[in-house]
Amino acid sequence: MSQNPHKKVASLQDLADLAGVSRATASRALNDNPVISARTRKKLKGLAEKHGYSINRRARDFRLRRTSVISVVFMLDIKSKQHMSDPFFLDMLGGIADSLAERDYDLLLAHAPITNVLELRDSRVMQQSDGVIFIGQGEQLQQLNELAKGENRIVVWGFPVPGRNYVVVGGDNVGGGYEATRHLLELGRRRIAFFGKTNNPENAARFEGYLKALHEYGVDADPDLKVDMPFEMDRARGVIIDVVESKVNLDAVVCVSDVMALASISTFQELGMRVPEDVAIVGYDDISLAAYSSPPLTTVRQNIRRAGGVLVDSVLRLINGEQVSDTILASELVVRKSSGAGQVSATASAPNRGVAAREG
Amino acid sequence: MSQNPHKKVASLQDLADLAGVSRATASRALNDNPVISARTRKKLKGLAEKHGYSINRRARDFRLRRTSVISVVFMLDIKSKQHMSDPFFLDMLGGIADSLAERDYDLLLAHAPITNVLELRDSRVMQQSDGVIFIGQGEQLQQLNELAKGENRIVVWGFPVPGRNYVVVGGDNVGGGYEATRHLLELGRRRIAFFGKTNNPENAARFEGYLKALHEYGVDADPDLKVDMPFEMDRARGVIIDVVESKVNLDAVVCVSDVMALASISTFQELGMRVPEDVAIVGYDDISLAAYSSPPLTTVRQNIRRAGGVLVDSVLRLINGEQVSDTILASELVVRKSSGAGQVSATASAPNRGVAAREG
DNA sequence: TGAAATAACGCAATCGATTGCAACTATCCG
DNA sequence: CGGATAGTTGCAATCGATTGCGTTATTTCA
Repeated sequence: MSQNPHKKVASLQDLADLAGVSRATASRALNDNPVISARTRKKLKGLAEKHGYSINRRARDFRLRRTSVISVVFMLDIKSKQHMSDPFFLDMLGGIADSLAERDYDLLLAHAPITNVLELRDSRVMQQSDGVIFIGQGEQLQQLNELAKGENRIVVWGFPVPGRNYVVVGGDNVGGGYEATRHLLELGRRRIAFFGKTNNPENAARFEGYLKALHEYGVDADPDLKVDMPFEMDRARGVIIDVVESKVNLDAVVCVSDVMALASISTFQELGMRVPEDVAIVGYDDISLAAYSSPPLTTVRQNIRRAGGVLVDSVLRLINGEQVSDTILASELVVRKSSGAGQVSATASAPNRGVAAREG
Repeated sequence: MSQNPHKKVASLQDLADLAGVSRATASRALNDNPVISARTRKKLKGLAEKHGYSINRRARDFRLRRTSVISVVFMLDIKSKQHMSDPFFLDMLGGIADSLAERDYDLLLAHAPITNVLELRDSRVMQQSDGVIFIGQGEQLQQLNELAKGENRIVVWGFPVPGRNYVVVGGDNVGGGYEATRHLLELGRRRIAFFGKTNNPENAARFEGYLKALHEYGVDADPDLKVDMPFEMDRARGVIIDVVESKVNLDAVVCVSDVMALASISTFQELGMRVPEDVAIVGYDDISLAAYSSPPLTTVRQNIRRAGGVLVDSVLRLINGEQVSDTILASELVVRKSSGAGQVSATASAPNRGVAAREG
């Protein structure tokens, strides 16, 4: 029967005919409607299984006036398109995609740079999906909030700014910034710079943690050490060079992303400074490359995949009419030392040096 | 009228009523059916515009028995899940997503490790989409080919192996491998290793280019220099260490990916070897970090975003019943020197050192 | 035993678009 | 001026599922 995978279709009607019942009964049986007798239900489920019947989701969605689609929007900075190639995004996307698949939802991806979020209102992102996940608030807090007004199906990965009309899932940015800074302070550093864009709420929160740590250790914050660093690496390089050339005295840096940290490392090295001897650097995200840079990068790890799951959970509950509150996910400092590239002190994952296959 | 964006809906029927015509006429008018008079058409389009009518794609797709969805499947190696965080994938995905959006198609993402591609046959990937794009053939050439048999809506990013039942879009792997190797030969290197998994057709093709270059320069290929390198960085590190410890004499390496190359650089450095003095390394892909590693990485660039566009174009033409042939996209060598991190000889993009914003 | 209550299922409308075919209206020609 | 022709538009079926309500079969209880 199910020889030809493209013929086996069997619409619900076919299945009903097969069972000698009506289409309505078949539908209810498969949906576990209690009004259908156990016998009939079992029979229909059996037949469905046997003949490889799978529901036509388009038809169901159509009838139910829903889409079974969740949009995912990457809020990139307009100028730095490169930004998205940060592996962070991919991990996040992967986590979301998996969770969505589990829940039988499709994923609509929007990542083209968006000049004004409000333009999304008439786009497929909003119109043809049941819910929307924004990755980052970008620099359009106002507009995003305006867009979310009245809607009740929007979840944002980022920082819970006051007065928002959407649900937020985010990392513990204050804590992360604090831990990163504290680590450097513990190492004896006192001239610690902060590289990031603090007009971004997440970065601002990390900066807050940075200040908190400094304060705790009795170190005064020097405005010169707060550097507004573009996400785009080309430009970031230029800024770093300027900082160094302007003779700002610094012996450590807290970066808001690993990509920025890695770029910083190589830039400092180019400029003749030793890392970490002359300047110690801490990143953020723990992208896979972080463990394998030279020197290996100490960084703040966010459980990105888990975050994806929470995001999905939140939107789905939201569109289901449930009450959903914000979530802050813990982050942890991953300390790496030059002597053991690839080793992660915070976890037990030892590098596998087992049988090294080699052919020739 | 279109005050409330959630009320303005106006089904086709509403629009027809507004214009005083039938639903059928409205449909035809909006679809530029020539059987409708220019006047009527203009009128309806005007009304549609004015009242913000947008078609219900679900309904249309349902009626037309299509899904307007293209699945994208990442063929990862089962063991190395990390593999996907290679920025290469994200760039590719971005290119595909953009092209798909332009053509009014949705994207269904499948990236969970797939034990056996044939299992996809009954999954949403195949059942609920009009076409499928596979990124990489993975190690399941046979099964993939079996899956593609009879289908005529599958496009694969990879290498055109003989006897395939699908359309292939790929980079010029032989050429890329050749250029990379030639570059090292030109630098005077003679003990050039190849790091990659040659049971992967793309890698095998690059290896072929590698051999071709060696041959051209009268250098004998040493089996010891062909290293079967896992994609997973933990394990790759172990293998590199083994190679070095086994005293294999080498002064350069051609890597099949930038991520592998970057990991190699830091591993070699950890082992006390200087890069590129003792061992020169060439990568593949030109991920954005390549320009900012230390030393900056010479690599083979594939136009990934363009590739995404070609992939989309190919599937859409395929499901449109057109004849589609394979595409091989040119790749280019991007040479970077230690002295000019961030500078790309092959392009004109100079690092922007302009106004370095800094706030305090 | 007969009527009421309950259980199980079927009828038919519905979601919003597309499309073959019929119907209607001008226009045109002999 | 009648009828053919071409140009426009409408009718109604259709895609595959869900669901309110009516109908039939079965059980319950006075």
